[in-house]
Amino acid sequence: MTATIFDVAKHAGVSIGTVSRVLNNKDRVSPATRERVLKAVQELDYHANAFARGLASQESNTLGLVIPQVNDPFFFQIVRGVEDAATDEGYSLLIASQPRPAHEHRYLDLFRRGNVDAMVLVAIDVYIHEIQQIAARGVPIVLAQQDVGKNIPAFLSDNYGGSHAMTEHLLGHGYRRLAYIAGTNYTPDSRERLRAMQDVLAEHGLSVSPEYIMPGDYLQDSGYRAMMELLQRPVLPEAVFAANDQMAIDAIRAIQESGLRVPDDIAVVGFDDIPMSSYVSPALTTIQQPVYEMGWHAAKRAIAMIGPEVNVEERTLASPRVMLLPASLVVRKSCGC
Amino acid sequence: MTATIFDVAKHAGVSIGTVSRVLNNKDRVSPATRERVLKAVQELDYHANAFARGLASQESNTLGLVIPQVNDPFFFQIVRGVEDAATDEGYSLLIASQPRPAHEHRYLDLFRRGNVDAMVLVAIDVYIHEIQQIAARGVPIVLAQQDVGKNIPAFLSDNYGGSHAMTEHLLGHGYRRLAYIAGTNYTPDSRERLRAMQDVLAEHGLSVSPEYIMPGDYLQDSGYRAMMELLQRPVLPEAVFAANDQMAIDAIRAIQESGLRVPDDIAVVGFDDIPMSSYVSPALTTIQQPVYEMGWHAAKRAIAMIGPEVNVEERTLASPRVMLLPASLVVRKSCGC
DNA sequence: TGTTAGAATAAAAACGTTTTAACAAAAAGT
DNA sequence: ACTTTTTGTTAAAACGTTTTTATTCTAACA
Repeated sequence: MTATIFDVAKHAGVSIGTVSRVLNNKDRVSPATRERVLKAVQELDYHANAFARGLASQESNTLGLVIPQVNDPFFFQIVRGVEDAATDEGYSLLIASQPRPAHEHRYLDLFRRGNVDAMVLVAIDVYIHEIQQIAARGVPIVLAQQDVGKNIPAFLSDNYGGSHAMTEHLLGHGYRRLAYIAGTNYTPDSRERLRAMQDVLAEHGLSVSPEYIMPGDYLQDSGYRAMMELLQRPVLPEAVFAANDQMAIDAIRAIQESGLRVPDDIAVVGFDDIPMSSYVSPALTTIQQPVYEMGWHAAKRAIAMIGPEVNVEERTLASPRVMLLPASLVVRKSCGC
Repeated sequence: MTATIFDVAKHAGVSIGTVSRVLNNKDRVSPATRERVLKAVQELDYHANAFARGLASQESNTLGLVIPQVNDPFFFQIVRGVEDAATDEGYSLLIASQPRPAHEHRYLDLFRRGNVDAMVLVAIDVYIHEIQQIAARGVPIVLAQQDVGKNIPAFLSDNYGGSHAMTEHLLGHGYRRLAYIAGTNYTPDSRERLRAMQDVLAEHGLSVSPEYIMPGDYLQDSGYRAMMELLQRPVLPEAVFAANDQMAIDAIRAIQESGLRVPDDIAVVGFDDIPMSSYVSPALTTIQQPVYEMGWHAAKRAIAMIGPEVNVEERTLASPRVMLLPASLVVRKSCGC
């Protein structure tokens, strides 16, 4: 079978402890033996068993990642960021998707078994209690795209700031009657975006009419439906701000099917900057979120938290608990520019 | 610290062997003791340590996945398929991205350490030798979107069949002068697609003119450049078949910028059916590949191969080594329909 | 020359499971 | 009543590392 550390030891005429020390260059070893061991390792094509190592050293060099089980390129970008950061730090990545019925969070067991040194949870709405329970086991946890407070670090994109910039931009175009198509159940993200919009309008002595605030669910169809309803209003809005690009793109379709033009008759803007947004016609003005960076930073932070048992308070004193990553305005055609 | 099996045993007044047997319901245990053990497990919130278990049982219940380090929604779909299948079988997923300089395949070490029971390699062009070496260690390997022969199962999409159908469709429109924009270095995928195209034409007593076969690299820009060059030809092609959608979409842009119309002047079709394809104008006629399914099947197959040491020949007798998943024609507007 | 300090290595003790072999008690067969 | 089987359980042996403690050997010191 596969060569073990014993085989290497015998082959090199040395004890297993020495082999281990050579491989982890932990302690002093004479150049001569080091070379003998290394040669044996090579000859036997030895690779230390991950389980034995994990068991003995109490560390896995593995980062756990939980992402929602949805088909969204958005999350793929986060995964890439996390993956790159993990690789960069010499960590492997163990992935679990949060199953659809979020209540059944048995999947967290995977991480309770101590086979990850830290974990990153993306947009997770599992009971806070469970998360804390795991954190209490000494497994550092970092959240991305979600914040549950309780001393757990969170990386978020600056929804408020992004929406603020976008609203300013729309006002700059001279639009005054702004409409908003919201995301699922007014999620925190969607709510923040709306709040910023309202704040900016208020700063200018304006406000968004309640009948211009439409419910949506982030999915294709809801943008279309919401827009169609908006088109029934006695006075049409001058610009529509959708909580994400998918809905914005569908809103454009609705407007165009109704014989109106974007942005000439109604301007439309979105949020997320998905790849498609630069291809639709007119190209969509939107907000780019630092998705990849979010994954990267979250992973780096999680890994940084591994190590000497520090109590939670001390930990969070070192660096801010919540990090808002800048969301930037991407100006294209659909806003009237 | 965290409760161990010893704590549970003591708490339930029983030996650790019994606890283990209860938890894995491996052997007969009296209902009374079973209940006592289960109660203790619950009270101590015990979760068996993954490393100890892995070390003792010699199995990880983990599936390894290697994907190219490229930013392609295409691969995300495969990951999802693999993930779902793994979860379905009670397996975890350990992911590694193949680093950009493919030659540096140190990342495979991860899997040499015996911490995965099987692995799925997606579109991997690492030396066959390395792969086989791992396979020889008894770790089942399945390839997706790539085939290296050598008794290693491979799941591919039916490039030939898809391209065949597409070419037939184009001929059905009455087009006779067909052009082809190839993928990177004429990859097997791209080559198969071209081969099918040529075969179909041959069946009809036609052929594709060499000056209509353009090099490309699957990326945005190359579609544009290739098309621009095609537009220089003394006689323009009637239809252009691009090896993927990204290039097709860019080819359309090139044509439109040159003042010609798609499909009226030149028809354009692609391959892959990326989300964007239904949104461009005109909507792109293309071939849909069963990407998710490929991941799913590859993972299922890999997991099925785990277990009693069977020699490779026997294994492959059971089911075909190469599986071509059907690629289907998605008819939209850009072909002239 | 004997003692001591330091370096290099070996031996042994974890790490927390699963699994195997051994054993006792109860049930069944003769 | 005495073996044989079945059932439930325990004790102990892996599993393959890392890490701690001991031990040997050299070199330096008094």
